[in-house]
Amino acid sequence: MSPTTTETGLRETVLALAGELAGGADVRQAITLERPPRADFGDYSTNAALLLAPAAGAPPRELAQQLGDALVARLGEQLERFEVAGPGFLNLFLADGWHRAALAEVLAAGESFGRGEALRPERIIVEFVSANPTGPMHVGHARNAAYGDALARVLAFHGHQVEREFYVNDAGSQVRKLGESIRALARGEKVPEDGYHGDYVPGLVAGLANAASMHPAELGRAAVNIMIGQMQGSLSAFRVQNFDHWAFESKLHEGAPSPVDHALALLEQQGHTYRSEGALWLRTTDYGDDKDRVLVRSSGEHTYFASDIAYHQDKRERGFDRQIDVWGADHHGYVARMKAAYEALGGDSEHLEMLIMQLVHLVRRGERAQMSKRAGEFVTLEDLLREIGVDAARWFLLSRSHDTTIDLDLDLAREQSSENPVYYVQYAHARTASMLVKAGAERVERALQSVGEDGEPLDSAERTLIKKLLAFPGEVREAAARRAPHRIATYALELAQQFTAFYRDCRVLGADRSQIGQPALESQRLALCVASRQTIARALDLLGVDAPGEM
RNA sequence: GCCCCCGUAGCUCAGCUGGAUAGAGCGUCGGACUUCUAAUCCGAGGGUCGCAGGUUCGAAUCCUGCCGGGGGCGCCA
Repeated sequence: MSPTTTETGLRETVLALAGELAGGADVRQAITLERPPRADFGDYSTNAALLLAPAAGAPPRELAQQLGDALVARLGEQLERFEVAGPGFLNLFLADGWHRAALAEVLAAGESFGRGEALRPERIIVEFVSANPTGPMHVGHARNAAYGDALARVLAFHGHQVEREFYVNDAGSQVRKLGESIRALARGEKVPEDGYHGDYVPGLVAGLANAASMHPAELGRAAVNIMIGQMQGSLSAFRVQNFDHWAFESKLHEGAPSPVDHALALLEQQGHTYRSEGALWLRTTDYGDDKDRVLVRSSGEHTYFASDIAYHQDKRERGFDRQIDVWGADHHGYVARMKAAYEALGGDSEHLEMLIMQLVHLVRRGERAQMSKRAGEFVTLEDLLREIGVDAARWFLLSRSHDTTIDLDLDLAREQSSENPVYYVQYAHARTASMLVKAGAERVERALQSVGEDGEPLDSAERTLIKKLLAFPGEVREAAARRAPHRIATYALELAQQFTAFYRDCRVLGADRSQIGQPALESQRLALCVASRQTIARALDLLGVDAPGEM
C-alpha cells in the first residue's frame, strides 16, 4: 500500500475504500480527489459518494459518512476530522502530522519528486521545428521550438523514453530556387520573381566563394548547410535541447530502393494506389480523407506527400511506440491525409499524433507585424531573443495552450519585462536560494534530518504551501498526458505565489522560539524552503527557463 | 461549401474526459520600503463564461443549432 501522505497515495486510499463500499462498481476514473475552492471545505474533498450512490443503492450522504468513517480507521490521527457536505461531498481535514509526513515524502524523493509516474512508459519520437532551411526561423518556429522542447522534457520527466528529431526539407524545388537567388545576387543580377528576397540572402552569398559559377542545385545545397548551422546556433541560444536526429528529406530519395520507393511499393502491394491522368494516387478516402492524393505527379516527380509518407514509415520501422509531430497551423489540413496514409501502411493512427500550433501574432506599436519569408520582412527568432530575452520569450510562448492563438505585444513585453510573471517565479526561487545560503549547510542539514517530526503547529501558509508542492506530480502527469506543458507554467506561478505568501507570513531564519530539545521552528521552515526551491527549479527546468540563485 | 482551432474581467490568457460562491497576470484605484532579496507585498473594483436549446442531482466544461474571429481545403513545400 502506497503511503497516504502523498496526493496520489491519498487518492488511492480513497479509491480502495470507496471500492469496498460500492461492491466493485467501476467509477474509479470519475472519482476525484481535489483541493476544494474554499478553505472551510477542508484540505481535500472527494465526490466518490455521489458517483457510487446509484450502484450502491444508498443515499450519497450516507455513503459519504461511511467512507469518512473508513478513512478515520485507516488514517488515524492524521485525519483530524471529516464533513459530509452538500449533495454528498466528503471533505477531509488533515492534521499537521499528515502535512509533516507529506513534506518528508517530498524531500525524500529529492530531485526525483514528480518524476516517472507513467503507467505505461512508451518510446516516443517528437518531431518539431522542422523549419524549411531556406531562411531564418521566425516567431512561429520559436513557438513550435519552445513547445516541442518543453513537451519532450515533460514526457521524459514523466517516464517516457523520448527522442527529438528535426526533419529537414532539403529536396524540393525550393532549394534550387534558393540557389538561383544566390547566384543571381552573386552575379549582380536581379533575384527571380519567385526567388528569395530576404535580407539574409546577401549574407549567404558572402559565405559561398564560388557562388557566381555554381549550379543552382549545388549552390542551394551549400546554402542549406549554412542555414542549418545558423538554425542550430539559434536553437541553442533559445535553450532548445540538442536534437537526437536530423532527418534529411533528400536521404529518403537515395538508395535502391530508396525509402520513398519502399513506402510506395508497400502501398501498391496493399492495393491502395491507382493511376489516373498520368499520376499515381493514394486512395486516402478509404481512411477518412476528403479526397484522394497524388503520390507521383504525371511529370514523374514525387510529391512532398510521398516523401512524408516514407518519412513516417521510416520512423515506424525504427520501432517507436508513438510518433508526435508538432506542426504549424498552416499544416492542419494535412493531418487527415497523413493519418490515412499511415493506416494504409498498416499503422495504427492512434499512435500518430499531429499537434497543431496556432499562430503567434506579434504586435508592434499597436499593429500586427507581418511575417512573410518572400516579402523578407519578418521577426526572426534572433530578433525575439534580442528584444525580450530567452526566459521571457519561452515563458510567453509556453504559458498558453498550443491550440490558442497568441497576441504578443513586443513593446509591452519589453517595457514591462521587469513585471513579467516569469521574473516573479524566478524571484521566488532566488529568495529560497538566498535564504538557504544564508542559513548555511549545517542548519539546512539539521532541518532535513528532523523533517517529519512533531513541532510547532503549522501556519496556514505552511499547510497551503505543502499542499501546493504535493500537487506537482499530478501536474506533471496531466501536462504529459494532455501534451500541455503550459500547465507547468500555470503551476509554477501558483507555487511561487504560495511560496511568497509563506515568506510573508512565516519568518524563517531565526524563527526558533521553541524549547531546547524540541525540533526547531526554523528547521521546519527551512525544510519547506528546500522543497520549494527544488520544485520551483524543476518546474522552470521543464519549461527551459533559468532558475537563478540570485537576481 | 467542407474541415480544424478559438470566443471566459478593460487587455492577454488559465480553468474544459461535469462538481460547491468561475481564476491569474497586466492595466485601474488605494495602501506598505530601518527587507530572511521591494525585480516585492497588501487591499479594492471589475463577469449575461458569444447566443439559444438539450442531457444531468449539478454545465464555462458534454450534445445540437446559430453568431463572430482565425486557419486550412494544389499533380506547392
